[in-house]
Amino acid sequence: MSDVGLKSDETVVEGEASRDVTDLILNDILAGLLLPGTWLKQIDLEKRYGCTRPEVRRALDRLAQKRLVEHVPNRGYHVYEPDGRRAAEVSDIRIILETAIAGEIIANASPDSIQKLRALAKRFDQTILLGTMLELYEANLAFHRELLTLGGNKELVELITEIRQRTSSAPVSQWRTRARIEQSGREHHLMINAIEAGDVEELKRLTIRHIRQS
Amino acid sequence: MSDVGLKSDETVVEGEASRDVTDLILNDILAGLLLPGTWLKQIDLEKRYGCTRPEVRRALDRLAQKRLVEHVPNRGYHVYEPDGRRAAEVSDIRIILETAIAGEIIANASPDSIQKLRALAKRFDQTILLGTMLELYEANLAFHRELLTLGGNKELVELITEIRQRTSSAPVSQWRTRARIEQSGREHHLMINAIEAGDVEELKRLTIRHIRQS
DNA sequence: GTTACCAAAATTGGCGCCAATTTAGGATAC
DNA sequence: GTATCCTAAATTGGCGCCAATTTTGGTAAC
Repeated sequence: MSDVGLKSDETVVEGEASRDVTDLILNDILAGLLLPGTWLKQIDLEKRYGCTRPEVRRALDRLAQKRLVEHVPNRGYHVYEPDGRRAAEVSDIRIILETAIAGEIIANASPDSIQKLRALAKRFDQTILLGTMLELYEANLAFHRELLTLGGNKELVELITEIRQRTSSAPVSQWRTRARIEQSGREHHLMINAIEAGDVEELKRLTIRHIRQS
Repeated sequence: MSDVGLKSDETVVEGEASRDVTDLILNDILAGLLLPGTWLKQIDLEKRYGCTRPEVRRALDRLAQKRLVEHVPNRGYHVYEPDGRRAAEVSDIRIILETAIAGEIIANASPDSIQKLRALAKRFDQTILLGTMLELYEANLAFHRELLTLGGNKELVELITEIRQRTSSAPVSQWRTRARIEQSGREHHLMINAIEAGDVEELKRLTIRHIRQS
């Protein structure tokens, strides 16, 4: 009967009404507001986001396609439980792809783009102090997207952005401690240094360590 | 006014009614029945597949998410035009991933799995003679999925299966001539030989050639 | 006291209708 | 004869209702 973390009489989020409900729910999952396992009752989402039933259902269907929520027919939608094996596999895929384009990244890195990367890395550092978990996640994503874009393969940028989302509860489980978050911030700068120095092998080493977080 | 290749009074496809409409439309796109650029009118799909309006709309929304059809608000859905750059980028991604796991494939290849691969390769060869374009596409996919599965990363298998679909009209544009199809069939056997011989570098070379088709 | 069964409440999901937008065709003015 | 505006047909897309299924709570039988 009782759902976890969702109350029917909760304050309606009246943010930009034009934005799609799918993104709103996605953000709440990524922000850790909707914890893994949470039963996403349609009537509650309807009230929470101030939208209609069909909108909710379309959003849930899309999230199920993206494998962010699990759908059991006639029994509703639940936020996916974190899966250790899947997360590890996604990490392996990221390592393969991101080390493979390390050479292209360095070859295409202009002084202009390096400056852009530094700005994004700094924004990440500042968000550690001032921002929310979701903002941190987005600042991190922005840095990595800019980095991948230098590889010159747009499809690859979108692909990695997509599979990153798939390991839901990412921001929650990814950075356990503040020390680990700050380490991530430092690694961003080290990666930029490697790019500036034109050291492909060093960039690959740093990339592996950054993704594995070990 | 007039849509391309779809007629309202066309015969209703009364295949397994239980299967999802999404797959039916997907198959028709992959089979080349719905050519790139085709305007997918909801009322026509409704009649063609003998289903309701909401079912059609859900299917179109899913295909739009998968980027197989293009959606312009208030102006309907169209089958994506083939994009040379995107297709090339997807090929590059496949090459990176499939060469990266060549070592694991060989390490995990048991006599049993090699036999399975041979059977699938033969099924592809036979489908060249007897089957439709869609069956050929599926036989090819089955072989490559089995190959990738040996890599041990299930997420990677699903990922590649997914991005393969994204370059729509794949079967149509992929194998232009019968000679090229037969060449693909031969390459499958060469790849199995390389696996059996434990020659990682040869498998990588063959993989690149097979994906690039040059 | 425990178990099985039944009824009622709640939730999911399918379906059709109607409004909003776009497109095509025709009439009129220049 | 051509361009522009207006009207009508067609298509998309939003919304609410109702049926089907599941779950819960209570009751009765053992």
